[in-house]
Amino acid sequence: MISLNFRDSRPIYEQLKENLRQMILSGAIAAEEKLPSVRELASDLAINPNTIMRAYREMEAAGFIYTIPGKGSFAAPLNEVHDETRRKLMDQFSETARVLLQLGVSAQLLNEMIQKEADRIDSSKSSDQTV
Amino acid sequence: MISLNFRDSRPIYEQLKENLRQMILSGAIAAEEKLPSVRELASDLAINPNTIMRAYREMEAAGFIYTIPGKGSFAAPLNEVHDETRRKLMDQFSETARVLLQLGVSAQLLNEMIQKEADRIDSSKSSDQTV
Amino acid sequence: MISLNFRDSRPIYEQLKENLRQMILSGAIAAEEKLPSVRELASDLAINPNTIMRAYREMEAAGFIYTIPGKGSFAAPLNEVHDETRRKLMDQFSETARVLLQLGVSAQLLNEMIQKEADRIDSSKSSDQTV
Amino acid sequence: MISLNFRDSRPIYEQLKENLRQMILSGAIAAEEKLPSVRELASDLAINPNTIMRAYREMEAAGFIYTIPGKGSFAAPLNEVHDETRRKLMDQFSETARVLLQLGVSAQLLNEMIQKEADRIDSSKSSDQTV
DNA sequence: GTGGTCTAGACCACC
DNA sequence: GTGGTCTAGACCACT
Repeated sequence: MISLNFRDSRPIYEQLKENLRQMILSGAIAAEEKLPSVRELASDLAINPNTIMRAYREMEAAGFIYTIPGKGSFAAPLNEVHDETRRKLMDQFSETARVLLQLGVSAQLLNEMIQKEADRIDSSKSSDQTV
Repeated sequence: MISLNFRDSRPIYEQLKENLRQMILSGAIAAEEKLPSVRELASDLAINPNTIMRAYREMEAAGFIYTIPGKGSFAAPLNEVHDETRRKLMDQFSETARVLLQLGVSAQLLNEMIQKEADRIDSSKSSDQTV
Repeated sequence: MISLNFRDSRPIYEQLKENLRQMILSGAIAAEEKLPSVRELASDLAINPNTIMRAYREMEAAGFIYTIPGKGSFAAPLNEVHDETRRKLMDQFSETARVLLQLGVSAQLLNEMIQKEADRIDSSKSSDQTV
Repeated sequence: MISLNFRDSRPIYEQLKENLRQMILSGAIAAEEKLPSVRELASDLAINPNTIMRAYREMEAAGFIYTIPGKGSFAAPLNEVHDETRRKLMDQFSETARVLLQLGVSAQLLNEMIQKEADRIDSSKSSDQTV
């Protein structure tokens, strides 16, 4: 499920963080569920364990996962994601919205895009419940 | 009008791009208006001309400015900003919105943030017209 | 009364030590009172007896408890807590206070925080007496 | 000026952080002053550059220093130290104070210790000014 | 010359 | 078996 692009300019540990973050946010990895061990993931992705460790450590600093030495790393409940992480995302959202508005994109279109994303999330959640 | 933070971790050319982009988007630099020459700006900001060159080159690639050899660089009309630039911004907007929604932020709050940004832009434009 | 957080990054034996230490300091376990046996506690908390043993051993080294082979472990009177334990706490207190002062926190605020803690202890003790 | 104890159980990068933090807080490294480069310090202390990098990166996350790629790392003004860093120190202060009070140390003695630290800081500052 | 990233591989603490 | 730390050494981006 994890896709890395070695030709991407972004560091591997950043790509890895984004992959894991999305899996946790979407519910692909449930709260309290164990993530692959550092060694296991390093072996699967053919990547150095140190790179995995760095991704995990920074995910933990952001509040997305928690790590118990000797046991493994686990997905944190979404309400435990740190406030600073939220604040950064809000700032980025405002900034991007402002630029798009200045480029002539209507506020209405942006609202519709948000609604579209909200609907996608709802439908994926309800399908999860059905299962 | 250009503010660079030499203590910022972001490269100077990135900060320069953001400054120029914002000046063009806000109308501080009007469409078709000539930008400072590379040498001039390098002298004003006490920066290596190579750094200015790189910023201008990437701004041109994004469609924010166009360069006429021997005459200088000029701000492009906003409707000429490349579709790829727009697409990237839209993608980033959707992505950030989705993550915030997944974190439990309401679509309504996001809409309000957009409206707030739209109002700020309107008020700054009307004050520009007064001038 | 003992609360362990298996999601905490701190080792279980450290959490156990803090629980016991706090119970002794607060009077929840009176001086000379017998602590649960290693086996008993291991069974109650569903934890490896080795983990309990380590916590007890380190608590004894600090002077918070004493162990009589064949009879069990007992809470030591607070005045028998080892001087080295006290010294370490005092050093840590001074160190933290100094850093906060250097960061601009006023000595007055620190004094108020101490008074607040002292009040909390007094009130909990008087409620204990009522019982 | 930096003292590391390789026999200490604490990781080298933690000891290094404490050393640097104290040097910045005490003014031994002034605000905006450049810290030794990663390679330079690694060579001086006979330590792997990665270990230095980790200490620097975490110091930056706490707000004590800022790093400009290609230029070096610099001490941040004390008022830019992150609020979370401050909050953690306050929590640790309260916790330590509470335990000492429970051990029978008087609030008055703790206040005197704080005053003593405050005086030491004042005197070192005024001696700096004299110089 | 600076920091940033990544690899390969070692040893330790904890469970 | 797990994460945590550290070393040695390479290559890259930026100034």
